[in-house]
Formats: sequence, C-alpha cells, structure tokens
Amino acid sequence: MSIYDTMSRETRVFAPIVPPRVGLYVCGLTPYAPAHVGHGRVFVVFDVVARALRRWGYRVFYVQNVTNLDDKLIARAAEEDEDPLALADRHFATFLRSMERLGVRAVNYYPFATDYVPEILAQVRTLVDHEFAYVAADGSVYFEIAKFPRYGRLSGQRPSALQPGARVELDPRKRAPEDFVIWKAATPGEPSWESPWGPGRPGWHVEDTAMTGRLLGGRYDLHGGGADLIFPHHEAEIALSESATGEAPMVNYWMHVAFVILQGEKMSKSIGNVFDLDAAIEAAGPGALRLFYLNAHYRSPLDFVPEKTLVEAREAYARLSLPARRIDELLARDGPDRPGDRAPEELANAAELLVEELDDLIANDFNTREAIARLFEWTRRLSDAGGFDHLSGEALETLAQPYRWANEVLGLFERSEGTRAGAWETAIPLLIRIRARARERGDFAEADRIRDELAAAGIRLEDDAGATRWSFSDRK
RNA sequence: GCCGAGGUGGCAGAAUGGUUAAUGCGACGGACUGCAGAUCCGUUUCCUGGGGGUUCGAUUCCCUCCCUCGGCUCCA
Repeated sequence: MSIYDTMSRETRVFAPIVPPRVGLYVCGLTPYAPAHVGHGRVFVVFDVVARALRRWGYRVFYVQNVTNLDDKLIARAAEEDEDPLALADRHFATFLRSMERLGVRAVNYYPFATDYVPEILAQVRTLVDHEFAYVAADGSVYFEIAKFPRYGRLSGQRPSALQPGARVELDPRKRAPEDFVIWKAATPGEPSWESPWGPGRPGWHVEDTAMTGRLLGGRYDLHGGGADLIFPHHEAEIALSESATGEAPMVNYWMHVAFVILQGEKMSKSIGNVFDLDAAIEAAGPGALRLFYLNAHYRSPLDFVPEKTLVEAREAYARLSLPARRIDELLARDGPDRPGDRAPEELANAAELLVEELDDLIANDFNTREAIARLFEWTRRLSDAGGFDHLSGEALETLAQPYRWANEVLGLFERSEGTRAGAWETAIPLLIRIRARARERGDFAEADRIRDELAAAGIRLEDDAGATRWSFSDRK
C-alpha cells in the first residue's frame, strides 16, 4: 500500500519501522468548545486509516492527544467562570460521545497533556541543557529555531521568508520572532506546575513530542492531523523531538487532511463559521455523515452546504445501503442458515472481485471516493438482479460481502437504523395489518388515517408490492 | 511578499497519456401505486480556469498567467 507523505510530497510505499507494528499519532482537538463538522472529517479519515491498516494485518497503536490546557481553554474557562481542566473534561466527554455515535473507535489511547507534565519537563530540560532552548527572564522557556537548520522542511517555509508578526504580536522575550515557547511562566490564577525555571505550564508543541516520545518513541511511522497544523505545529514537533532525542526522522509518513469549506472559507472556530458536529450527526445520521466525509479524497477540500449537503448525504446513504438492509432483514428474521437458492455464480464471483478491487483502491492512498463509487455500482447491480427473497443465507452473505467490507473499513453501516425498535416491532405490524384490511375493503379514509397518525408519531409507512414497510421518519 | 493546496456538468465530487470523463444528489420521463412515498428503468448528447508547449493523441506531463482557499507561531 502507499501513502502520500506531506514531507516528501509524493506517494510512497508504506513500510513500517518494525512491522507488523504501526505507530500512529493524530493531533486531536483542544476541547474548549463543541466539535464541528470540520473536526469530524479528520477523525473519521484517520479512523478509516487505522481500520484499513488493521485489515491488512498491521498492529496499529493509534494515539490521539487531547490538549486539555492552553490559552484558549483558559480564556474560555474564565468567561464561563469554570476551572479550565473541568471545562476541557466536559467538552472532551461530549466529543467522545460524538465519536462513538460516528463509529470512530480505532483510537487506542487518548492521552491528556496535563498527565504528561513530568515528560514535558524532562524534554524541556534536555533541550535547555543542550542549548536548543533558552530561559527568558520571566522563567518562560523558548526553543531557538536557529539551532535547528532543518526547520521549515515539512511546510516548505524558510524561516527567513516568514513575515514575523503577520498574525500574532511580537514577543520581546524571544531572541528571534520565530522561536516558540515550550514552557510558559505562570500567570496568577491559572493552573501551573513547579519547574526548575519557576512555576509554569507547558507550551503547545512540546505536549505532543513529550507524549509521543513516551508512547511511540523518538521515531514512529505515521503522524496525522488537519492541514492547518503543518505550520507551525508539526514543524515545531519535528524540531523539538529530533533535537531532544537525537533521532531522525521523527516520523516516516505525514498525513494531512484538507479542510471542510463553509461559505467559501475553512470551517473554523475562530472565524465562527462552524456547523456543530452533533447537529450534523442528528440531521443526517452517522452513516450518512461518514459517507459525506469519505465521498471526497481526504486531501481535497470538501464543501459543506448547510441544508443541502446533509440532505444529499442522507438520500445517497439510504440508496446505497438499501440492499444491505434488505439482506440483513432476511438474515435477522430467518438466521444465517435460511434455505433458498444459491447466488448466481456470476454475481458471487463479482462480489469477490469487488472486494479485492476495494482493497486496492484503499491501498492507493485511501481512495475512499472511488471505493464508494464501486459500492454504488454494486447496489445498482443487486437491484437489477431482482429481490433476495429466494436466496439462501449463504447466498445472501456472499452478496453482502462488499457491504461487509464497507462496514469493516469505512464504518458505513455500523449503526443500523431500528436499534430503538423494541416494542414497536410488534405494535406497528399489527397496525399495518389493520390498515391492510381497511384497504382491502376499500376504506381508504381509514387506511390514510392510520398512516397519517403514525406519521405524526414519527413512523413512516410505505406500501410496496404486497407488503408495507415501516421506518422511523424523524431523520427526515 | 513567501510557502502550500485547489479550479472538472445545475450541485457535490473521482479518475486516466487514448473508445460515450466515474459515482452520487438534483431535474425530467416512464414502470409500480387507490393516493402518496420508497423502489426500479431511462434521459440529463453542448463539464476538465485562460494561453502556450511536449505528444499521433493532454483533463492528465511541462511552462506561464488568472482566480479561490489555507498557512506565515491560535486552529482539525
């Protein structure tokens, strides 16, 4: 398989340092506000990356950090008169629930920055001792870019070409504007830890390198995140880790996910043009939202049009998953051993070939979009082939293979509808039978009344040839 | 200014040095239906930012210009 690497700007064959182990580190979020649709994209993409690697036999250790203390978090906590760490915990708990609903469960470990203060202090000390970093008068510690000549290689930036102060004010404590803080001297009222340079708290970039050093070592395989982290964050990580450990390269493959675009601009908390992630899950359903994300290549910007994108995703998802749902209905009703015909040989072979093709597409830098196109073609082909009622359990399972694949790798069908069915499962069919009798005797007023009243309760009835299906309609 | 990513039909978005440029949504027509919906079938023949170049052939490779977005020490 091959992966596009931001550092070398080319697609390279993936070769882990110590196969079959794969160390994967993804920059998580700073939980100072609810997650938005842009965040969701990154985490769904890397969920698929990890699922795919595991499918191919790699043992992936996937670490996704939580920056649970930084300036924004402190500022927001002050506004809301809440402890910053408690605020972070609260938003992180919400985030985890969103991830669970989205079927994002490939992450092995979510380390919190504040749990790694000893590692952070150790790294800062090493950097100071080896004069990669210096201590300012107030006790803050800065990494000195001039000591790391490779700085800028990931982003293609040359430090001399940057515009200091373009967006952030100059800091007189720094020797050079591009130096960055790795230990911040304490401000009264903020959380702080003791250090050899006085009380303070970690700078942003060093949190990650201290954690990766501890959890993944000085060199590991894959590092991912949003494209906005390339500079300066990931550049800084490289400088810190490679200076502190003496090992290089810190990472063999850098993966960056492009933005979700809303109204022509990157969806971003600081711009304020965000669409809440939970609201999107609610509106589209988790499978449809995943479909939306994976329906574009992860390195391409993806347009989000409110009132349009989610509706489209929902419609497309419903169509894509229809044969899978019908097959599962039959298997659930009759069990895997249900009697019936064998699958037509041609179709059975096609299913096998399709799964191979899907694997190949994903192996080529995670071409989820092309894979989804093939899945739609499969759905159409099964529709052409007619119903499933006459097929055996084994035959159904054969035809379902591409959908099983889509579930395993893309996580598209994990959350099947109807999990809340419960008592409805008996009550609604009863009403359907009553309505059918009304229709038989031509009493359509009564039949429509039942359908309307159920519709008002969020139950949708649809008459098919000889049968009536029902579903929850509250996603409409 | 520098660095990076992009520009494909009504919309969202793939792909490839080569027959009709995928797939989905939407739209239109049809089948089915008491009606509606869902589903299925068909249609949507004029979509690759502009200009050069390489080539038998370019949307793809090269050059250049234009435009959009992002980064330049907050960020997924």
